[in-house]
Amino acid sequence: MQFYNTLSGKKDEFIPIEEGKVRMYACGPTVYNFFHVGNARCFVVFDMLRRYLEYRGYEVKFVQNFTDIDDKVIKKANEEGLTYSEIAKRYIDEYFVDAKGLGVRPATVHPLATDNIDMILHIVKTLVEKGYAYPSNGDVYFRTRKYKDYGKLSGMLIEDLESGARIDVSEQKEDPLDFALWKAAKPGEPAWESPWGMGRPGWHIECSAMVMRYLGETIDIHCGGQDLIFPHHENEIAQSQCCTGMQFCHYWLHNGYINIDNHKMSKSAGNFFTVREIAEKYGYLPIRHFILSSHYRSPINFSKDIIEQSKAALERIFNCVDTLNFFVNNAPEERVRENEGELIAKFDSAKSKMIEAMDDDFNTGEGIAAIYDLVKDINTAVNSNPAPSKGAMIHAKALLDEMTELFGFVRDKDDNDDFIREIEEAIEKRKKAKKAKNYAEADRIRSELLERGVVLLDTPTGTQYRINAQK
RNA sequence: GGCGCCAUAGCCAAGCGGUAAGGCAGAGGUCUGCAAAACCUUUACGCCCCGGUUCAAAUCCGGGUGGCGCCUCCA
Repeated sequence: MQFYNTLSGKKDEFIPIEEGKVRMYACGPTVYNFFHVGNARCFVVFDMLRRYLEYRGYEVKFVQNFTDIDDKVIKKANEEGLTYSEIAKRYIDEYFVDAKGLGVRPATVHPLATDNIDMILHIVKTLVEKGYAYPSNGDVYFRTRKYKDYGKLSGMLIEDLESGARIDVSEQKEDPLDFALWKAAKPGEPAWESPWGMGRPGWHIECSAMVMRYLGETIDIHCGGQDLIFPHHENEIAQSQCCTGMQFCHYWLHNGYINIDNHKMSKSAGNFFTVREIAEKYGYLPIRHFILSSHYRSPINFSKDIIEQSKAALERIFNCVDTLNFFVNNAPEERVRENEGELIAKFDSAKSKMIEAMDDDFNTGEGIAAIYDLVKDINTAVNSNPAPSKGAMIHAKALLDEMTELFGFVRDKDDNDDFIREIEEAIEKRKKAKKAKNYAEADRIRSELLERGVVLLDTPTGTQYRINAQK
C-alpha cells in the first residue's frame, strides 16, 4: 500500500511503526457552527482512509480533536450570552449528527483542547526550558528560526516567508516569524493558570499536545486539509520535534478543497453550504458519494447538480442491493449450475480491482467504479436465462455488501414492520388478482401502494417492492 | 513577489508510456397483461495549444494559454 506523503513530496510505501498497527491523527473542527460541505471532505476522506486501513487488517487508533477554545468560539459565545463550553458542546453534538449521517464513524478518541491544558503547558514549559520558546508579557512565543527544519513540510523557506511580509508583526515578538504557543488572558475571556499568568493555548499547540497524549511522541499518519499545511502543520512539527527530539510523524496526508464556481468554499468567503442544509434536501449519502467519487487530493467543484448526479448514481447501487437481496431470498434452492466458475471469477475481479485501486494512494474513484462493475455483473446475472444458482448470488451478495460497507454506502434500515407486513399482504392479494386475470384489481392495488410511496417491480423471480425514502 | 496545483465527452470523473474505466443526463431496446422511477446496449478517430523524446505519449520533456490554491482564521 502506498500513498502520497506531503513530507516527502511523493508516493511512499506505507510501513507502520509497529507492525499491524496504525496511529493516526486528524485535525478536527473548531466547534462554533455547523460544518459545511468543504469541511465534510476531510471527515469523509479520512474516515475512508481509516476504514480501508482496517479493511486491510490494520488495527487503527484514530484521534480527532475538537478545538473548543479559540477566538471564534469566544466570539460566538459572547454573541449569544453563553459560555464557550456551552457553544462547544452544542456544535460537538451537531457534529456527531452530521457525521453519522455521512457515514463518518466516531474516532477512537475525540479529545477536547480544554481537557488537555496540562499537556499543553507541559510542552510549552519544556520548549521554554530548552530555549525554543520565550515568554513575553504573559504570551509565550516559539522561536521559529531556532528550528532549522522549519518549512520542510510546506516547502516554504524562511527567507521567502520574510519577503512575503504578510506575517503578523507584533511588539511582543522577537521576530515576526515567531508564533504564539500561549496567549495572555484578555479581560472577560476564559483563562487557565500558567507559570506566565492566566491565559489560554494558541491554536497550533493543542494538536501537538493531543497527539502526544493519545498517540505518543511519534505517529504514523497525520492528516488534514491542504490549507493546514502552512502554518498549522508546519508549526506542529516544529513544536513537537523541538520538545521531544523525535520525529513527529512519518506520513502527512492532505485533502484538496471543495470549490464553488472554482473558488474555495470557506466560511470567511461566505460561499458555503452547510452539510445540514444539503442533507435535508438530498440526503447525506449523496454528499459522501460526491466526495469519494474523485481523488482526495484533487480540487472538486460543488453544485446542486452534482449532488443530484451522485444521488442518482447511488440509487443504482441501492437498486442492485435490493434486487440481489430479493433474488437470494426468493430463488429456489437448486443444484449448483455447471460452469459458474467464470461468473464467480468475474464477481471476484471487481474486488481485486477495488483493492488494487485503493492500495495506490486511495483511488476511491476507481474503487467506486469497481462497485459499479460488480453491480452490472450482478444485474446481468440476475436477469439472465437460465437464472444463476442461488449459491453464486449469495457469493455476489457477500462481495457487494463488503464493498458498499467499506465505502459507507449503506442506507439506514426502516424497521417499520407493520407497514412491511401490509405491503406484503397487498402484493399477495395482487398476485392472486393477476392469476385470475383481474388486471383492474391488480392495477388498483399497485397504484394504491404507489400513492403510499411503494413502487412494485415484477421480476421473473416474483414481485419486488421498494419503499421510496423521501429524505 | 515566493511556493505549489489543475486542464480528459453535455455534466462529474479514472487513467501515471502500449492504443480512452465508471457514474449522471441523452438515444435505442428488454422484461411485462399493461407498466415501472427496474434492467441491457449505446454515446470522445480523441484527452487546452505548439514543439520535442520514443517503435509507441492523455500519459515524459520544453514553451505557451486558461483556471485555482497557500504564504492571514480556514478542512
